[in-house]
Amino acid sequence: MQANPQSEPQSTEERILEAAVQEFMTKGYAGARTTAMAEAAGVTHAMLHYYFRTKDKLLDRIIESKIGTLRDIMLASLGDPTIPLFDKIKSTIENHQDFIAANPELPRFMINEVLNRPDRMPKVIERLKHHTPLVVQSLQRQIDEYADRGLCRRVDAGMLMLDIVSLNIFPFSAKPMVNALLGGMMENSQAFVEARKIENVETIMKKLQP
Amino acid sequence: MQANPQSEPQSTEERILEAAVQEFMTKGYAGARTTAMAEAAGVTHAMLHYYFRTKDKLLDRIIESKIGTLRDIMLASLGDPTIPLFDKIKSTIENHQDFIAANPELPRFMINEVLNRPDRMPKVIERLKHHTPLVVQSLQRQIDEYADRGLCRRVDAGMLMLDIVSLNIFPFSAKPMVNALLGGMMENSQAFVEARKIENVETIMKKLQP
DNA sequence: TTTTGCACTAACAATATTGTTAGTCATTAT
DNA sequence: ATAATGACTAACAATATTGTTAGTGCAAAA
Repeated sequence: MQANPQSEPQSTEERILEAAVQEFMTKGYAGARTTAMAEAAGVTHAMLHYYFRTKDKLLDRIIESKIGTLRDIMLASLGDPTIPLFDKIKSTIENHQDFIAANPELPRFMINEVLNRPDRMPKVIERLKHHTPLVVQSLQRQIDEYADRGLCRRVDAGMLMLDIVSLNIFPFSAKPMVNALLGGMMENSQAFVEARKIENVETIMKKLQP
Repeated sequence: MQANPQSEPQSTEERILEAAVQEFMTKGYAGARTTAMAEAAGVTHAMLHYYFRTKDKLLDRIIESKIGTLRDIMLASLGDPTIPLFDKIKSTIENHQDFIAANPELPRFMINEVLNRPDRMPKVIERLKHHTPLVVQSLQRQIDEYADRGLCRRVDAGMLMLDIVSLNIFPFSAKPMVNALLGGMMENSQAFVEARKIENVETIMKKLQP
């Protein structure tokens, strides 16, 4: 959808990969079927094993390709103390929201996998695990500075980050349910994303108001 | 954990049910193994089929038993226009948070199942689907009244509900990940729940401030 | 021309998983 | 005492699912 806008002529490997992303993200690891991936890609399921050896390694490849972007977008600017606090928060929310709208199933998938297969995720999580505390500390220092000058409330940086990701991620992770309950609120994806950006920025800014 | 605080002597059926809840909630439907349930309950897996016939019917039983509580706590007071707005929101957040802390895996499980097996969920969702719009409408009227009197901002009731459930549910659904990233923030569950209640009430109240 | 390597297929193997069934055992009703 | 009932077991059946392997065809290198 975002990788190859052209019509058809992808390599077999790419087509399998694309089908696998779809299958893994929507069904979860346990529910995903390698045969279904192969069928969707229009190849025999032996080809999947030929290129990726196992279901596990295939997933590794996919995770590897997604995780870098996620981290960059989540933490990139938040940890930079030279950017003004409010600008930083606003742009982080907006970028994060765009990324999630483009990869709506990724967070839910990751959350499930970390829970269901804690053994295999560490490699991926470890990378985030080291970086995050530094970002939180840096953000906390900046908040405290602003608070000292009476420019914002002295909120907990960890809680603030949790607020941001909760508000951004949940509606997309729970989309089918939210949509069913709130009368097709998310039907128009594009419009919803933009509305949510404004809403969430406002929610967080209000929270920071002294 | 909450059902039978006594030591051991439950019926076989109850032990299977309890093991099944655990297995379904943590692994998801596709990842859940009936043999694992039986083993955890200390019976042969034939017993599971003896009592519940199929994996599907077993899940039906479980969902049925959980869904009522979920709905009550989600919507109970929010739709009642006689309760003052701010009191209502505060108590809804607190009750909701308590329920989620007691059933931390339920929302994630429901969300996944609605996505993965849209065919089987309708019966359950339908019940919520009818009730929710009424609650949202009622809440919106009350917000508008308050706004007319300058007591709060004229926010969208649907968005507000989405904010509340996002802030309440997400941290628990993503617990292993959040905990890993935010340095064991959720290690002390009890304390975290209480801290989150305060935090979320404040976030929402600030959002409503004129 | 031969050989080498690569993408690929068809068939099979191994195992996991759900579900069934015939029959055992103990308790209770007749 | 006997029959009937319900909980239960062991073994099996059916199928789904992942993974393997031997071999085919083709294109490029030697």
